Amino acid sequence: MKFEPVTIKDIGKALGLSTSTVSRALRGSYEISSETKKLVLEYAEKINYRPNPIALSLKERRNHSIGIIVCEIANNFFSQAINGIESIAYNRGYHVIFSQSHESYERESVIVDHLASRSVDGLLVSVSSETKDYTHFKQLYDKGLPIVFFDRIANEINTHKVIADNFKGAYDATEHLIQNGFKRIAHITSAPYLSISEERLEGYKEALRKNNIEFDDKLVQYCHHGGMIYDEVEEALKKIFKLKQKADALFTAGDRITTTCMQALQKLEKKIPDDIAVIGFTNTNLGELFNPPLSVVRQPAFEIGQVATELLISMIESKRPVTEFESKVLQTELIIRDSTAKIKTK
Amino acid sequence: MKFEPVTIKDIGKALGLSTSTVSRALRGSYEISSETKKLVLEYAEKINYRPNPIALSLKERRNHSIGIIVCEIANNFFSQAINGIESIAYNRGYHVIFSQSHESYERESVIVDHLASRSVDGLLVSVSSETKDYTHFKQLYDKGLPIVFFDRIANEINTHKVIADNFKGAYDATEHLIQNGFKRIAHITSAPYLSISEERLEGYKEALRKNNIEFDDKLVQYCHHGGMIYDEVEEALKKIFKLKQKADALFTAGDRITTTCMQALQKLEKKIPDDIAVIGFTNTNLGELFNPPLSVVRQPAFEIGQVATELLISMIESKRPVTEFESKVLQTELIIRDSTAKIKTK
DNA sequence: ATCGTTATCGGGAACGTTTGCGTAAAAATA
DNA sequence: TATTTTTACGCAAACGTTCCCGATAACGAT
Repeated sequence: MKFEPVTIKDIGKALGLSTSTVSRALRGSYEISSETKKLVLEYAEKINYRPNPIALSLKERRNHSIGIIVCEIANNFFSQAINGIESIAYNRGYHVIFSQSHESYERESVIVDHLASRSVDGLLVSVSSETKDYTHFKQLYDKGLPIVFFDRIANEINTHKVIADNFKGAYDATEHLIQNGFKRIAHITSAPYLSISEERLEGYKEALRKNNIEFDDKLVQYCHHGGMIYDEVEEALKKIFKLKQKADALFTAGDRITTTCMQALQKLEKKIPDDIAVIGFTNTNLGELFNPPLSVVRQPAFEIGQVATELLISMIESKRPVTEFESKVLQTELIIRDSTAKIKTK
Repeated sequence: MKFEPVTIKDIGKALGLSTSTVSRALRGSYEISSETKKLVLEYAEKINYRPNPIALSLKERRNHSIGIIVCEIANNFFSQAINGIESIAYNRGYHVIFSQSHESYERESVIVDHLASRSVDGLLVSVSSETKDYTHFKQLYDKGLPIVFFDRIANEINTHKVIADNFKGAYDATEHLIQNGFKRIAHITSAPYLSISEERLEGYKEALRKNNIEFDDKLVQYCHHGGMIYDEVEEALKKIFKLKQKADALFTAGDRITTTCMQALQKLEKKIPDDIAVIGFTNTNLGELFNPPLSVVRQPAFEIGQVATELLISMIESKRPVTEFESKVLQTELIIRDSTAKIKTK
C-alpha cells in the first residue's frame, strides 16, 4: 500500500507559483503578498497539505525524536518512567522511539547502533544487566550523540545521569527491618556490576554497619536476569532458606525481583512476615492488596523519566557542546506495611 | 550539540571516487571492480560509516517505523501488548514510535495527525475511551495509511482488527460467578461506546440470560476514564453498595478498573468474597498474591500485539491495495482463585 | 530620463541517497 | 587492425524542503 501525499510542488503547480514562494507563504514570510499567502494557505488547507517531516529532518539534520532503551517495558518501574518520558517529549515536540534489550548486551549493542545511526536526536538509556562494557555507547557519545542515562547508569561515561537515591532507599529499608527487630537480613539483587545493585548493596551494608550487625555474604544472592527468570529467583531463595543461621528478613532490590520473590515465597509456602519479613524495591501500586500488604521502597519513576528527558532535550538543543553534567538523585519513598511487621515477642 | 556524521560523499572525496561508485560499492553492485569495492568497504568500516536513514526514507518514501497509540503505557495489558509489538517489529526491521492519548479524544487526534503525516509507515491503535468519532483515522486511512486496530477497535473502519474474545471472556466470568452461587452480579466497566465495553457487557448479559437471571441496569456502572480516576471508581462502587437489593458479586471489565476496584474495596473495608465476590479482566500477574487471590480473565496481550503487528506490516509491505481484512479474535483465559469462592452455605 | 528602493517572486543549490543513462578504456572478437 | 563487447566508473536527476541570490516591476527621488 502506498500513500500519495501532496507536496509543496503540487501546490505550486496548481497555483502557478514556484515552490519557494509556496514554502515562504506557508511559513508566513514577510516577502510574500498577503493575497498570495491567502491563496496558498487556503489551497493548502483545502487539500490538507502536511509538510513532509522526513524532508525537513534531512534538511535540518534533526529528527525531533528521541530513543529509549530499557530492558523491558512490561515492568512497573520502566513503564512509569516511559510515561514520564513521553509526557515531556510530547510537550517539547519530540517523538519517542523505544526498544527493549531484554537484558542482553548483544541486543543492546545492535539497538544502540541501529537507533543511533542518526535516526534519533538523542538517547535515553538504562543499561542491560549483562552490560559491563560501555564502548558501544562511548563511541556514539564521543561523536556527538547526546545520551542521558537513567536508573542503571554507566558511571564511566561523562554525561547527565538521573537516578533514585538507591543507597538511601536501601539503607532506609534495611534500617527499618533492623528497627523492627530483624537481624539476619537476606538481600536478593540483580547482576552485581549494575550500578543500581552496587548502590543498593552499599546502602544495605551501611545500615548493617551502623547497627553493628555483621555483614554475611552468604545472605546476598544475585539474580543475573533481574528476576525475569522465575527459577533463578526460586533458587536464590532456596539457598537462603538452607542456611544454618536462618534469615529472618529479606530485602529485595528491583521491581521484578521483588514481585517474583513474592510469587516464589508463596509457592514455597513461606509465611510473611512470620517465616520471613519482606521489603523490596518495586513500583507496583498493588502492594497494598497483597497478603500481607507489602512494604516497599518506591522510586519516583515518572519523575526520573521526566528529568532525564528534560536534560536530554537541553543537550540536544544546546548550541555549544555541553561540558557541565548533572547527576540528579531523586528521593525514594519508604512505604511500610504488614510484610515487615515487628517480630512477635513470644 | 551536533553530530558530524560521515557521508557517502566524504568517502568519495577521500578515495577520489564519485558518490555513485561509493554507493554501488557499498551495496555490492556487480558493476564495481572488486578492488574498488574492497577499498570502499574497508574505508567505510574504518571510519565507521552508517547510511543516513533519513535520506533513505526520503528516497524510498518509507520510514521503517510504525506508530502505536494507546491510552497509557503504565498499564499491564498495554505494556504487555507493546512488548509483543516490539518483538515483531524488531525482527522485521521496524522502529516503534509510541504515544499516549491519556483517554483524551482531543489528544488522540493531535497525535494521529502528528504521527501520521508520513513520519510513520503504519499505525497500531487502541482508541481512547472518549473517542466516538473516527474521522481522524478514516481520513488518513482513506489516503492510504495502513492502520490496524487492536483491543479497542473502530468497527466502522474496514481494516484488520485484533481483539481478545471479550464476549466469551465476560460470559465465562459471569457464568463462573453464577455457578458458584452468586445471583446479583454487578458490572463495572469503561465508557459505554468503547467496543470492549459493549462486547463484555453483551457477554455478561448473555450469561445472565442463559441462567435465567434478570438483567438489572442498576447493577451496571460506567467509569468513563477507564479506572484511571480513583474517585470515579469508588463512586461507582458506592452506588452499587447502596442498592436495596444487594449485589453479591462484581465483574469488572478492564485492567485498570479491576485493580482500582480492588483498592477501593479495600478502602471501603469490604471483605472478598464474603461481602462481595470479585472477578475482573486484568493482565497483572500479581493477582495470585492478593488477599484473597484474585480470580481473573486474562487477555493474551502479548500475542494480540504480535498478531496486530504482523497484520500491519503485511499491509505496509503489500504491493497491491489490501481489500480482504481479518478480524482476529484471540481467546481469553479464566483463572479461578479465592476471590470468587463459593458462597458458604450458612 | 536615470537611479535607488521596495515589494514580490523564481531559480537553484543543498541535505544524503539511489539509480538510469552515458562513456571511456580495456578486452574480446572479427 | 578494426570493430564490437565488456568492464568500471561518473553525471545528474530525484525524493520534499528551505533559503540564499537574483530578477523583475512599480515607484518615487534626483
